[in-house]
Amino acid sequence: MLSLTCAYGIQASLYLAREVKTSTFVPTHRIASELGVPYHFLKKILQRLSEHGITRSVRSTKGGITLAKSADDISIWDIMTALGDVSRFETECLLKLPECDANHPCVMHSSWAIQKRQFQSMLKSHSLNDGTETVGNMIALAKKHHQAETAVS
Amino acid sequence: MLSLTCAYGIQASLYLAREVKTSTFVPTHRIASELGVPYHFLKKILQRLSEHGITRSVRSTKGGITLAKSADDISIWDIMTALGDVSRFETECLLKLPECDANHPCVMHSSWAIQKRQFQSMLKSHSLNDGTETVGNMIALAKKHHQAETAVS
DNA sequence: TTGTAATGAGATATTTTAGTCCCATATAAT
DNA sequence: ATTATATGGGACTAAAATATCTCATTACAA
Repeated sequence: MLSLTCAYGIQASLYLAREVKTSTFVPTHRIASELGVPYHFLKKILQRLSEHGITRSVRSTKGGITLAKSADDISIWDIMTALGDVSRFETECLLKLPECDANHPCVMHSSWAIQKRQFQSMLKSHSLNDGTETVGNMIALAKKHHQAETAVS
Repeated sequence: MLSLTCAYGIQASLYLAREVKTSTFVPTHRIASELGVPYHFLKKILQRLSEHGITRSVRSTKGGITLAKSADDISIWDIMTALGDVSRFETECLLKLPECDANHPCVMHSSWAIQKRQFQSMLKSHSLNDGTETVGNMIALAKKHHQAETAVS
């Protein structure tokens, strides 16, 4: 549904939303290990989020990354947009027909248009401050999961 | 949203639904050229659909492929299932958290659960016989599009 | 000022998905 | 029988997404 890149970006942003109060910089390696996400990969993703004004970073001994604005002002959709993962939910035809539009609709066009609208508004309505109580959940389960994985290998 | 494989599979099935009345076999190369879809790739996809009882094929001079049952009895969802492209709309967590479920929900869990249900029922409710009038649209536009493309190259 | 721990950035590797090629096999027509 | 035209299926290639590696740069701290 979402690219892994995008899913990781959202996970990390939610982590930050809970962790940083005001301008507390969290090092990426900590986020990566807490969430069980590949460090180098996450670093690039957060870099892109910084370029788009979602996060802000400083490089130093006590450096790291933080949210560039209030968690209330960042939606899931914003992050997807920053990571270029939204055209699927805007313009794109479900059947990938290149010239499908309202004037020349494919079989699925109108149903799909409705679904896209709903999905979009759902993603726009969730800010990084929503359900912060479940973020603990996320971290705990992620940790548990990749501990189980590393135990196997 | 859907894999290309799946989108091609649905396109071809819709084409068949319009083309075959009863046991008329259509050669794959015709479907491919009408829809502007890579022939060899489509052949494999239709092969998989035949294995899953969606289509039926015969190899001969006048051979080709046809629907294995009435177009009314084949839904978009059926094709997605045959091509293994449904887990996204069933179990999978939007944020790709491996252990997310109703008991340990992530931030998006409940909203996403609702969306998934709606997606599913939408996809299940469309049979290959729906909106056959738009299938002509699809073919005309596909043709127009890949003619434009080949003109460029 | 020197060392350390972080990000920035570009190159490279791996995996998955998409797309192609080749040859065997089946069936209808001549 | 032989030929023509289709699918079946395995091997191969290409492109995109995912993941890793290396080194430079920044800023704090001893």
